[in-house]
Amino acid sequence: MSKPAARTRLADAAFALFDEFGYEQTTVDDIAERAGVGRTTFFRHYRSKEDVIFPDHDRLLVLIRERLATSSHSTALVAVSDAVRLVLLHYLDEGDLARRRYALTSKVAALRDREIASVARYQRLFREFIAEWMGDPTESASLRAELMAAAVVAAHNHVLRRWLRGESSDPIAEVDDAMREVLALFPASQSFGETGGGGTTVVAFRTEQDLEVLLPSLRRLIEGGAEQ
Amino acid sequence: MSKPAARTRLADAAFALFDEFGYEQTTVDDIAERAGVGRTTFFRHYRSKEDVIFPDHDRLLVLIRERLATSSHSTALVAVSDAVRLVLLHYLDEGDLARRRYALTSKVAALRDREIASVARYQRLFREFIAEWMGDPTESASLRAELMAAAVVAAHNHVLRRWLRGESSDPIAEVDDAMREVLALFPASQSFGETGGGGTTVVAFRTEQDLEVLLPSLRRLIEGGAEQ
DNA sequence: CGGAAGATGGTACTGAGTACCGTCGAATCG
DNA sequence: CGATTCGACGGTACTCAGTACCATCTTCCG
Repeated sequence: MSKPAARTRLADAAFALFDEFGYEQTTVDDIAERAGVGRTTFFRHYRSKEDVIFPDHDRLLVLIRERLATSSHSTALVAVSDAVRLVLLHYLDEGDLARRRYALTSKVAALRDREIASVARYQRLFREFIAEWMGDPTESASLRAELMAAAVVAAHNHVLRRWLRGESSDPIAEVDDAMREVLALFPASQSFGETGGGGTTVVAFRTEQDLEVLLPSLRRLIEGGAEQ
Repeated sequence: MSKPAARTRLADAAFALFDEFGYEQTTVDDIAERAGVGRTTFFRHYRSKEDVIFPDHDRLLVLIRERLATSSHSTALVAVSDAVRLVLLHYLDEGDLARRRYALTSKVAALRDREIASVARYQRLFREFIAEWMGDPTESASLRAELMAAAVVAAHNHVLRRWLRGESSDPIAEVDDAMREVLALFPASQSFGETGGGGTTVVAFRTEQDLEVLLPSLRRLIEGGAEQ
């Protein structure tokens, strides 16, 4: 048991030192020394100093790509909403580790940037998936794909950050709510590659808003339902 | 005229070398040498090698903050949509320089990450502005603020990238369209901090969608208009 | 036993970024 | 006009992340 995988010891040492002295004050040499290995070994296990903290973004990215590839959902947005859950679940699995990472990324700008860059890769994946799924090369469809991907990621981040801050006791339920909210943002027709021959519906409601203000969104709803 | 501001010469030298040899192959020494200054002078003008390429994100951020602070728009979302135009206009002003930067960020992951991190700062600013503007500390309002900020930024990025790729001849018109699209996404009532005592309105329309699919967004509209 | 593969540790190097110091020139003041 | 001061500059030396290379040691298998 003296060698429970050098990789693990390195991660433990890193987090301990980061907590105690801060990220920038800790050198890779320090980490390797505390882990009882050479400096070379550190870089053999982690590509960079930042990598100790974000070890499996790459793996997650692949996981999501597979999930999307094999997904059979009615709309692209639903498929993506489902896939993003993987990310949240991964963080939840990490438990306390994720929170320690959050404490670090909150303090160190370089780490925050790194995290943001990772999330952007998810978002890009989603955008491409949605765009491809819609199979509509028009500029307007491309914009919608971009908006959808951004919304899904934003909703996920919102829930995740709440949980990381200890403000949420049931993040799973919250992410479901949030995803419903996102789904509601985009009239379903926009998520369909082709409109299924659905039944017509008439809806009426009251609002205190001026008609003027509501008009654009209503037009969207109607146009989205009738055409495209 | 031998010294047209060392800063400018450094930027010119940097871009020239990046174009010719690539970003990673070019060292700060190379840049300083071609600019005819010492290495120290480089770091006096630019905090880092990356900074030569992104010189005024900080300035832009301040500009936007001021614009938001003095903005007098009917809704937070409109104010933010307006502010984000500043960013687009800034890029347009840069003209060819912005395109050269885009060519670099497309090739070099580190630069792309840096750009993304900058954009995330805008987004954060927007999110905080919207949240504060709404003055509603509930979780649901916070999520909406997050979604709105993400949508505005996504729309901006979409138009900007199109222009950078030379796919757009009139990015101003496009960004206006895109922002209208974003506005339409969010029922206006959600953008109001308090409901002005407007007149009630009844609206009816037809759609091919199932009632089921539309229900969440309709409920949002109604609840948003009547309460909140 | 012998050899091959893999993990490890050490050394040396490149390059970014920082700290410090001495110098030069221009503006300013007596 | 001369002295001073202030700011920009250049150079040196340092830290540290990341890379390359090599020597060693273990383990496993024939």
